[in-house]
Amino acid sequence: MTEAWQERLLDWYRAEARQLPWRGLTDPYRVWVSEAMLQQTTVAAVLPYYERWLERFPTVEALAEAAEEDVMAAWAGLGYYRRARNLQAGARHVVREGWPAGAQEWRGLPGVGRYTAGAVASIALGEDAPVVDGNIERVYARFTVDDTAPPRLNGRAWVWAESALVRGRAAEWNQALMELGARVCRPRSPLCGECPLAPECRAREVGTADRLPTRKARPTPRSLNLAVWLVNDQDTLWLRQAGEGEWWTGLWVPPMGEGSIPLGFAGTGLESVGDLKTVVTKHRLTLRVHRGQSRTAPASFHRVPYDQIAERATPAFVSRALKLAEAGQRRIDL
DNA sequence: AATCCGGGGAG
DNA sequence: CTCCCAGGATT
Repeated sequence: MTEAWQERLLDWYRAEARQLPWRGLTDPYRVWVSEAMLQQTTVAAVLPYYERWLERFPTVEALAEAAEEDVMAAWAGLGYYRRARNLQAGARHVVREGWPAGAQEWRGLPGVGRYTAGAVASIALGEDAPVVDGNIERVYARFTVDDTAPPRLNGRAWVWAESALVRGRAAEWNQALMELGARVCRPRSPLCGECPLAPECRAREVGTADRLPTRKARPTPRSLNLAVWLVNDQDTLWLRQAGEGEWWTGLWVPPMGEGSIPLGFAGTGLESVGDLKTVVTKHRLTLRVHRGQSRTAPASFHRVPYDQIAERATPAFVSRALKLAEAGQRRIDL
């Protein structure tokens, strides 16, 4: 049976939910794409990508038949690029075998774990499947004052989500909990005064909401220095596809490394134009950006016209490096 | 349960 | 700088 606080949250969600492009959809493909993009990624970051993706790959068949290069280009800038490859591999699986019938079958697709399977099954299939994401884990920790540290907290949150699930309205319920975590039960400065669950929330009662969930001491990321060379030939830039086991596997990257510029460039004017910082999982990278010209390059490199770089699958740092090089150029011209 | 996966953006 | 994001896979 549905309790009063559950009805209150559902009412709050109906009144306060953000209008997002994937809200209200029941097409499995569209729900799946949204969940894949949203993994470890903020809603704001996904917004510019979601509809563009659906225009380019409107159906699961279109995605299955697309060239991997186009798929990666459409994902470029979102990070965790394995998600895009998994999504296409999953699309090919669906075209071959048909749609998974429920959460359990969804788990069989690459890149689909307990969360994503529950999300797609509840939202697209109407199945009574719970979900736990970072938002719901936080709501749970505060609602029940559970100071268990992650990752154990996650398992306890799943038990709670299963028991709290409003049967028959799982799609709405799951999204309501996530929306509450994102908008009201925020990581910092939770808005307990606006929370529909405040009367029942134990952290609110005790006054420890902003200290939950317990944060786990994070190992300090390892710092690493890399050099990047933006080497052009006329109106083209030398790029290569990063190989297996390298950073940004499969994406187009400029020559880079810890030492000097790779052999094979007959470079001139290789000047430093400044530093960039980026983070790759547990590494903090400082990229020293250089620019120069060369008519030749190792065989793995291709000339990419400047006006086509934006259409290639490149890591986010490439456009930032190009901007830096332009600024450096302007300074030199002075 | 712990660790890695090899990103990125907001504040 | 720190935090953490609608996580998944591997060991």
